[in-house]
Amino acid sequence: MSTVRGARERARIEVTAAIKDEARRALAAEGAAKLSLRAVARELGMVSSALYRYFPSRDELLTALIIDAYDSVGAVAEAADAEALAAGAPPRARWLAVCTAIRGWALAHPHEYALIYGSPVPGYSAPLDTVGPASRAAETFIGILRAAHAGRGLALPPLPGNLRPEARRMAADFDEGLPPEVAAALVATWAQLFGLISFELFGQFERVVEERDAFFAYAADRLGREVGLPLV
Amino acid sequence: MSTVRGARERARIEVTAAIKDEARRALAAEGAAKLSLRAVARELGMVSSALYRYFPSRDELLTALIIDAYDSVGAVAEAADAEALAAGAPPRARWLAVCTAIRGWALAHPHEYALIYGSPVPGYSAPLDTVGPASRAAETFIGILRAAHAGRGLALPPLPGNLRPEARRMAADFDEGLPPEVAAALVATWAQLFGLISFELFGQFERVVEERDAFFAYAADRLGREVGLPLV
DNA sequence: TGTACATCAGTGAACGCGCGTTCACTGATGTAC
DNA sequence: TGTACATCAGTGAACGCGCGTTCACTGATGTAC
Repeated sequence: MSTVRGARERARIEVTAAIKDEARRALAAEGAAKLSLRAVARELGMVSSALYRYFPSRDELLTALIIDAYDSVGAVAEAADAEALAAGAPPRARWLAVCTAIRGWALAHPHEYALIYGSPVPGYSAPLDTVGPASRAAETFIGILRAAHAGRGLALPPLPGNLRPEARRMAADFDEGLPPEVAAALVATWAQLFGLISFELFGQFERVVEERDAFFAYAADRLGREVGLPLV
Repeated sequence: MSTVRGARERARIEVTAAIKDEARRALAAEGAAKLSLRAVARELGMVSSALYRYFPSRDELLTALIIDAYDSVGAVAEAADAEALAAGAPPRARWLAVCTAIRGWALAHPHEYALIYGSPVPGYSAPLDTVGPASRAAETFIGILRAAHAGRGLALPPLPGNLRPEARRMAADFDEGLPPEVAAALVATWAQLFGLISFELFGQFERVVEERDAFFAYAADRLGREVGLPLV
């Protein structure tokens, strides 16, 4: 009964997907601030008011796109790590593979990237539903560091005293298994990784960095060292 | 003649400044995508068409704001470094002072920050006039590194082979005086610094980092090490 | 199985809104002789 | 110094545009008896 769906239910699922696909296309063309329900409807050959059967407002559509984007980059990160792991890669190589995969996703979906990691969309405030999906990609890094820590360990210098309680809290939020130094280093490194990607994507590397791939590999490898991962 | 200006010229300068100030206020309230000439004019008690005597289009006004923002953060960085230098601070402390100053500026002017370091404004493409001011803050870091290099030197591991020509080019672009390893490390670190600031400003640290000041100090200090600056 | 009713997707018109930009104009300020 | 003319800031109306959202409606699909 719940598997064999009626025509209506199947149609609803399909149309919902079509709306999100078209919205993603519009996003890619114009950016989130200019994403308009009317344009999406027009492109789908619907009347704008019909969209309200699927999304109660423009903001809800944006939220759906945001959640999908987080899930999309998270899935890419997980797949890259799974592949590296299957190939027997050591933690540092898994780290690099995931960084590269995330950058690849960002270059392939620049506006979706901007939607989740760029400046907030004016007038829109993300609801709590986005918190879970947002951490999915980060979980991949946590897994890599946990494996490395369980193996030969991660050597990091001690934290400044005033950061120790905060770092312990972070480590606890990451489901235990990581020492506080690693947790703090991961959060910092995580932010820094997106600094590299954002600068490339948002044009700050124009006339500064030419060999983007080589430069990113160099920088991401340095980040792996920063987080305590030993060289192979 | 060029110093003693006529009433008309002085008025023009004042009104231009008032328009930019009001535009900055609107920016702070709504973000760049929603910045509207009409709203600015309304707030100034002018009619919208009057703004065209001062800026030929909305984009030109945006460009002026972008250049001012780059100059503003550049001036803040320079002032922080000058102060640290006057107090006899070693390079690593100057580095930290400038990082902290840039973050402080960003927290105080979040929408101006987003305008220059966030996702590009849809439909707007920055003209070349913005390139010069954009590098002003970075020049401060170059100065610090040059001083450190001239002093006891900067120890950095060698670059991967495929990045050496690129790094040499970067070093040349920075007016010489810095070895290629340092140039490459600075560019990476520069991007990473803005990753930290953007994540804090754009809400990615919500529910993750609580002690923002301490965390930033920790991360910025790590960046100083990354770029080869010795501890005091 | 057939029929009466409920559910729901999609329509089309309308609401009130704000936007960037153009244009002919008025009237004050500056300039040349 | 006084006058005729040029320059320029600011006005007000208008252009054409697109937006999000509401609402009463039609007609097709699903459901209960």
